[in-house]
Amino acid sequence: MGAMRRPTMTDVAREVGVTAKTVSRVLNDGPVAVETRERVLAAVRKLGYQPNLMARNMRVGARDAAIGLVIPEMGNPFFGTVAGGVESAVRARGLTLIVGSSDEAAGLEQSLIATFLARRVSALMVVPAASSDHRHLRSERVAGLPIVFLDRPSAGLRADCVVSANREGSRTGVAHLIVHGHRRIGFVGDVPASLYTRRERLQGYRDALDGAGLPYDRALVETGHDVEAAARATMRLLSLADPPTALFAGNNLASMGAVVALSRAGRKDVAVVGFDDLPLAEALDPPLTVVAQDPAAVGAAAAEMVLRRLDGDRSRARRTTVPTRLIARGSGELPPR
Amino acid sequence: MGAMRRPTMTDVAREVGVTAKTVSRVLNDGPVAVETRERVLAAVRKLGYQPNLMARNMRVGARDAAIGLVIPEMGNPFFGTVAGGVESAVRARGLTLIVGSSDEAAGLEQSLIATFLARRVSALMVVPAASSDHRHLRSERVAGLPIVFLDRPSAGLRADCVVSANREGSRTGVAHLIVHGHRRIGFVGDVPASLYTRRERLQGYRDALDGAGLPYDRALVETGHDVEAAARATMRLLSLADPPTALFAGNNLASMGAVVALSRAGRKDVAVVGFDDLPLAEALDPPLTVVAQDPAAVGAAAAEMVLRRLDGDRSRARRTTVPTRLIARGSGELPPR
DNA sequence: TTGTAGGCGTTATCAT
DNA sequence: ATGATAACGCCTACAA
Repeated sequence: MGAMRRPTMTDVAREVGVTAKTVSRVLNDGPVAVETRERVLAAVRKLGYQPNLMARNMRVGARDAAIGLVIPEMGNPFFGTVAGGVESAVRARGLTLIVGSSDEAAGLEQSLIATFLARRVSALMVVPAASSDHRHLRSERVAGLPIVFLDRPSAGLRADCVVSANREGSRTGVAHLIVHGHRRIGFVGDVPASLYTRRERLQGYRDALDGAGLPYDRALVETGHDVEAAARATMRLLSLADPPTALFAGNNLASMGAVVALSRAGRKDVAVVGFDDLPLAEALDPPLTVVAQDPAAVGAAAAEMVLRRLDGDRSRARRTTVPTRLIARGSGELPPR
Repeated sequence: MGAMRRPTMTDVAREVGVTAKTVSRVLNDGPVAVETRERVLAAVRKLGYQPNLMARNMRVGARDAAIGLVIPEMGNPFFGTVAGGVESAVRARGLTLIVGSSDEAAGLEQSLIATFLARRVSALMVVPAASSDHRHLRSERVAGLPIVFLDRPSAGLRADCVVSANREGSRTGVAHLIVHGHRRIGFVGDVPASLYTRRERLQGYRDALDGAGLPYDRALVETGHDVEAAARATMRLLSLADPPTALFAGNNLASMGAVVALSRAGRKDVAVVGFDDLPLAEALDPPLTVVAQDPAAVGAAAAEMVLRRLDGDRSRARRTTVPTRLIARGSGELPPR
């Protein structure tokens, strides 16, 4: 008898002596006689019938009851938390989440998007890779597919997006250092320099300097794409002839790099403010002052935007900014040496 | 003119003057005349045709070219990295990844699994929630659906699983503390106590004590389900009449809790070894000694197991153990006070 | 090399 | 309240 076929709606119908459509009606709360409904449900249980969502989604012109999400990296808790925020919001609507990670590579991102489109997902959510371009999505937008960008805006496409208050948050964090007396403040930022979040946060850094009448010194701006690189960048800053007395780290990896470098160098006299909170921030010595983002809120806001679009909201593309919050813990309040 | 319909294979065929089947052959590298192929491809480009994967997956008896993955929490970098390991391995085979998070709740896990089954995923990968039961998956296993459990084994179902060397790793970490002179070692573990990883790691702790002829003192075993709870658990241990001189933390959250508590209490004289590495471990004071897991390897190994099963491997269920590695950084080498 | 017929499992439409 | 028929977009099997 071999592997037996999984029961279909027709099998259930035959068991009861009705038509597939009647079974369908039972399962979709259509108009069915009470007695018929019960017999159908009994047969469903007896046969262990499970509706086939693939087939259901195949109905005339219908889309897959799934949302495609592209993030740069799943292991990064920032993006993981964003994805978690998306998933719970989306599941509440009976949609499932399909994810892929682009590894920050535009080509991979595009092929993931192509796969999702081929699956006819109901909506697309993308954290764009650094150098990606989204003009190829124009026809999809025109056709009405909801597309929302997270954390970073799209390139070459007018579409909804949800971002953190990068520039404002960064300005606040640097101003905090200035208030505590610092006049030479190093910036350890993302790579590449063209990355949206890096540009915005650097701009916030400059805003703060401008606001205090301090000069912008290019020598104080360094770059590192991972923890080790950020640590090296930090060491370069500290070994300048006229070194900074404080550091502003432009993301979570840069913060870790700065903290690691200072720890290795045994320096506890350099003030630090990091962009994005870290789980162990409080346990550091001194505890790390940060400009905290709210990744779950970014994910949730983006998901809500998608759901509104799915509900028919055709208003023009909107940018949502999720506020940041300065959390003073000690490292940002150190006075200049 | 309204939203125009997306072009189908038939539209392309009509454009060229052939049959849909011929277009299908072109797209699947079937036998087609060179000249016909070129005309078809031209029409594909012209119309912007994209194959419909939903329909393709609907073929007789076919399954969705997707893998369903259930993890307890997306924001936890451990599980995020596991998922990343799965995703890259799986994508290399043209499969996409569908994820859901169970929030460590058996009910939610089961409903996610039901959704994935309804979608007819090609395989199921599950990090089981603490109190879940998988007997309901027996029929799927019998029917040949590849099912692999990660990080924790299944309950009530004989199936493949990939776990870390919890007991052995834990034994090694505690033995390390003993070698450095400690005789009273506290254990800060997961909750609930029935959780597989917690049980295994506690057993490793006891193995190490036994191996050194040290007594097992229940008063030294505490529990915390998140960072704050673990911090409180740590404080309880430190305020015992005969307090431990060293702590073994049973997971990453417990490690953070222990570190946070010691930092708040200003205690730098308590030795600590944590299970699972932390990004900032090196920047702590003292730097944190850990038993590192390899979450990406866990994910990759599980994915490879799934792929073998998809390739027809029908051998009996196998358990794969991914080794851990002790990384001595300082906190685990402190002598007893 | 290319075409025809049929079906996957479901739901919409129109009858009865 | 229920049934018959067709259709969604693709692929397999067989035929020409």
